[in-house]
Amino acid sequence: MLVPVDALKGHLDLVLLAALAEGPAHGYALIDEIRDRSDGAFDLAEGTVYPVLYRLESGGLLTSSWTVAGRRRRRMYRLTKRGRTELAKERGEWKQFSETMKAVVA
Amino acid sequence: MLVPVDALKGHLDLVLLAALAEGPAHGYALIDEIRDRSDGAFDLAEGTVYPVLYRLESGGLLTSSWTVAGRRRRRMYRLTKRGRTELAKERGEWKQFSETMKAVVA
DNA sequence: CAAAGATACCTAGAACTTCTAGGTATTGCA
DNA sequence: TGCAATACCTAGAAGTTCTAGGTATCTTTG
Repeated sequence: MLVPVDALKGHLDLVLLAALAEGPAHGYALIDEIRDRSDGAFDLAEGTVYPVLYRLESGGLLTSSWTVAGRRRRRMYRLTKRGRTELAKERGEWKQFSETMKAVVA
Repeated sequence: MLVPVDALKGHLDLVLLAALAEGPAHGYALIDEIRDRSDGAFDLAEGTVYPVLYRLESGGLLTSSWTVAGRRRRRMYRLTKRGRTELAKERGEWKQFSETMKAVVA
């Protein structure tokens, strides 16, 4: 939220898919999860995350459903089979990409 | 040219600065250099590279001058002092970023 | 108990980068 | 001679992320 993460451009899908790999979660919790995993470095704005989740869902990589706790509504997202496949693919691509960057930039 | 490199989004400046680190070069040669260093993976379109070079120059990170070989004109780019500083900074940021990605995505 | 802050969702439009798809001109090679 | 490679350039499209708002509920604190 406070610190935008421009470097993530193009890799945000991967980050969100990875954050969902261990089980369903709702948007706000994903932001926390990613902030924790990155030790505070990836501090995503809600306005960044929600549209990406919709895009991933409309692409068939996620499904969502509303859950209610008291009067509090949450939209839970979970990976589809295709989403899991895509995650594996993007992890591989990231690995490739970061190794290439090392070679190019070093 | 043939294979766009979307993953580079946000890191192209670094790649170009790094390609210029070992000495001046012109745009077309930079594209070759980057393709070689990346073993063919980063195959940039000219229409991608030239505007970035202008942006870097207008930001004071590069200077350029025309050279002529026969009737062939080439615009040679070289890093400025500020460009070199920026390169060091961006290399550090990349390292940080890629380590964070490893933690988040793994 | 009132106010503030955290939780949780959402959206429209701006900003920015990169890509697409052209264009020109010179040089070398078949 | 014609084609590919070299070498530059540009306008506009496309796409992602950010900014800057908005609503509502729940919890903590003064």
